[in-house]
Amino acid sequence: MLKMKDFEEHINTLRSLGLRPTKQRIKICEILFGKKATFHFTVNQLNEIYKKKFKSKISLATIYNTVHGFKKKGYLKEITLDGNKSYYDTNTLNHHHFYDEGEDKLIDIENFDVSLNSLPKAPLNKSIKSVELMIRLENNNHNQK
Amino acid sequence: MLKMKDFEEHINTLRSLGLRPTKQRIKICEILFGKKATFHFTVNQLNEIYKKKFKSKISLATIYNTVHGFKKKGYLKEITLDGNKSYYDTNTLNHHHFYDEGEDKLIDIENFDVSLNSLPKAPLNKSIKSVELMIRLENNNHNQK
DNA sequence: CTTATACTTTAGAATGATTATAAATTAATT
DNA sequence: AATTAATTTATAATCATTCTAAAGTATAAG
Ligand SMILES: [Mn+2]
Ligand SMILES: [Mn+2]
Ligand SMILES: [Zn+2]
Ligand SMILES: [Zn+2]
Repeated sequence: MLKMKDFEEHINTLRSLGLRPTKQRIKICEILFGKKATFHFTVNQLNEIYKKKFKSKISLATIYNTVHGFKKKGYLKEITLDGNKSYYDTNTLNHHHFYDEGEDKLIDIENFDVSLNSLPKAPLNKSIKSVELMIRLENNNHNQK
Repeated sequence: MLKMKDFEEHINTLRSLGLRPTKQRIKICEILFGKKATFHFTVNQLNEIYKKKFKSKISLATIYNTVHGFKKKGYLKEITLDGNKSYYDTNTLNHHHFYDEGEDKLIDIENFDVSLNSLPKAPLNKSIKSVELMIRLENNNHNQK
């Protein structure tokens, strides 16, 4: 069966990162890396998903620890938006986003959908670490009766 | 003398925005709009500058109120970065930024230094509100003895 | 100029996200 | 099975931001 295989894979991933495969971490892996699609989330959203999916609670501190651990190992990327909370992204490659303000939702943009033909040169003694586009979206229905 | 003129101008600006020209607001105007260059700041930085420049204290709540007021009137723009605090920008036009991570500093990029040749189409029923680039910088001296 | 009114400032409390702490639990090692 | 080290947990602490309600100030009216 497939479930077993995913489970084992998450254990191996965790071990290869030098993180003990605890049941909390394995479950978080199932949420984050069990789907094929990119996944954008906040710590609180992840906590809610965890509670619903596994009908068990987990300490918020563990969610923070795990997410920070995955980020440090390069398995998650932190994303910056309005507001005071962080978003995380299972797509750790450099890429661009739509941000739908109405739904407070991030959407990946494929790199080939964007062409950046010229970039400014970095200031002296600095080099470019990343180049990311944020395209904010609003609903079309502006002036309605 | 020039000082007087600037002062009067700030009063007029405030009046034209429907904001009473209180001494706190006029001083904040002097800080924000007294220089020609674009200015990026956090609420706390503005508070520190105010204390040093005028040797007087102001309530943080007033700084928040004023900054939010200017933002609503389109005289300031909020910028989004890592972390949990907001930056504000006296340049309210759509424009791109360098972010120097070492110095935690934003630098404007002139629009003509960037050419975006193709953009993705907005999802159904959504339209693009803004397109902004964030170019993160790091120091060159990485592998030093 | 004096009073009345609405707006503004202020200190401090409340909130919400995040981080720190220290004890209890669990995984890995012997 | 016992020992050690890592992890989880509840809870407290911190920090940016927002809220509140009382005191102060700018403007409008008389
Ligand atoms: Mn804000
Ligand atoms: Mn963080
Ligand atoms: Zn993404
Ligand atoms: Zn700027």
